[in-house]
Order: sequence, then C-alpha cells, then structure tokens
Amino acid sequence: MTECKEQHNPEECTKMIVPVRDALEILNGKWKLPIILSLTFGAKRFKQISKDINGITDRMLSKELKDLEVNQLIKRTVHDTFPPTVEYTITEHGKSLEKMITELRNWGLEHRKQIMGK
Amino acid sequence: MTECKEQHNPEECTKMIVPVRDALEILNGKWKLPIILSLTFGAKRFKQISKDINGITDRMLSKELKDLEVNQLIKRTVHDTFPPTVEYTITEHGKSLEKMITELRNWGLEHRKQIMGK
DNA sequence: AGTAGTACTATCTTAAATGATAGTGCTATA
DNA sequence: TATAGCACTATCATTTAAGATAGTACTACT
Repeated sequence: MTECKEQHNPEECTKMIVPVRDALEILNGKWKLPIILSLTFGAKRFKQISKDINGITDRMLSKELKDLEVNQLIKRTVHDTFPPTVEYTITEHGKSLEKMITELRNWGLEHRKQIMGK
Repeated sequence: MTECKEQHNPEECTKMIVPVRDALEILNGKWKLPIILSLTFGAKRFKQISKDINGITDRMLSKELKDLEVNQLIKRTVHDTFPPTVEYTITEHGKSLEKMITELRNWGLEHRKQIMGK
C-alpha cells in the first residue's frame, strides 16, 4: 500500500480518504448509529426503538428508519396480525457495522475519561 | 454485561447508546474524520491538508481544525521561522481513533461493493 | 366513557452546517 | 512587474438537519 507520509503524496492520501467519506455520507446525523446499535440487540418495534434512544422524535425516527432501509442496513417487516405490527431488524450488511460501532463506543468512553480525568 | 435483547430492557440499552452519542457529538460533520485521517499520515500544513481533502473550503478547514484542537485530537504548532509556518499533528488521543477509522474505511469499501455489486 | 398505546404522517419553525466569494500582509518565484 | 503561495478571517447566502406540535384510525384497558 502506498503512503502519504510527511513528504506528502496528496493523490494517494485523497484515495485513502474517499471511502471514509462514503461511509460518513450514509451514516451521517445524530441518530443513525444509535438506531443501528439499538437493533443489534434484537428485533424491535417503532416505540421500543424510540424508548431506547433518549430525545429522538417520531419524525426523526421515521425518517432515519427509511434512510437505513434504503441503504439495506435494516429491514422492515409488517406482520399481518390485526392490528398489523411492524418490526425492524438489522440486516447482515447492517451487522457488518457492529465492530466499528463498538470501537466508536469504546472511544466515546475513553474520551470522557481523557477530558474529565485530567 | 447486561443485555437489551428481544424482550427489551430499554434502560440498559440506553446506557449502551450514550457513549456512541458522545463520540458522534465530537466527530460530527463531513470533515473531522477525513482531517484526522489525513494527519495520521504525518504532520501537515494547512494547504497540504486542504489538498488531501477534495472539496473542503478554507473556512471549513479552519473551523474544524479549531474544534479538533479544543478536543485535544490534534495539535497546532507555530514555528518561528520567518514567515512563520504552522504545522498540525495528531495527538496520542487522536491516534486512538485510528482503529475505528480503519473499520469505517473498510466498511465504506464493502458498502460500495454491496450496493453496486448486486 | 376516558385514557393510553401503536405506527406513523404533515406542517411549520428554528438552528446549525456548509458553501461562495473576497480580502489580508507577507514572501518567493517567473 | 506580475503572479502565486501561505494561513488564515470576514461576510453573506443557501442548504440541511432537527425540533415542536398536532393529528389519524384503530384497539385495549380501566
């Protein structure tokens, strides 16, 4: 793998950055990662997710769920009970975010220590 | 570690989510992670960073660098040459993001395959 | 009969992020 | 002499994200 060290190779460095920008574009905003994390603990219904995530409004949750579905990170299933119930599950592709979210979570914990602790 | 599985324990689940929200608050926006990634390849000057990151404006770069400095993720050093040159380096604390960014980057690559490939 | 829950949508407003453009005072280079 | 680079800042305009509030049609519970 080529580098973009000290004496800088901007083009190489740009290439390294592009996929993180791609990822950020899909995961942007305050709520998407929290929602995904909530679903990694099992299938949930709309209200259950909203209870997990403090402060999210129905409007935001509804919108973000749609976005995540379009990007194949979660799946929406309507059960034909009466009244119908709707269940959200994480997809295999969504699960592939788990490791990264764990890292982020641990970093969040460490960061608090770093800032407070010193 | 307690769980918030199927039959849901919202309080526990909320607790899991909080630190990822903390992290997101510090790393939010389009540019912070790209900037940090750029600096993991070595100390850089303002213009060099801006060349690495396609599309960022001076205004945004300037602002984001300040934010990152406040959060102790990068360090700004002025060398007293004439004219003075300014150098940005990643801090130890900033380096602790490296693993997580790598995960994100790989995920970005995989996601592209997932969406395009199928 | 009244309240609460379910899974949303609609409308409106505010706040925050980002972008466009230009300018500064200096130096080095063509 | 003109141009470009450096490390920014200032001003303004636009876009996007997010929040507030209310409403729907239905059921279950008290």
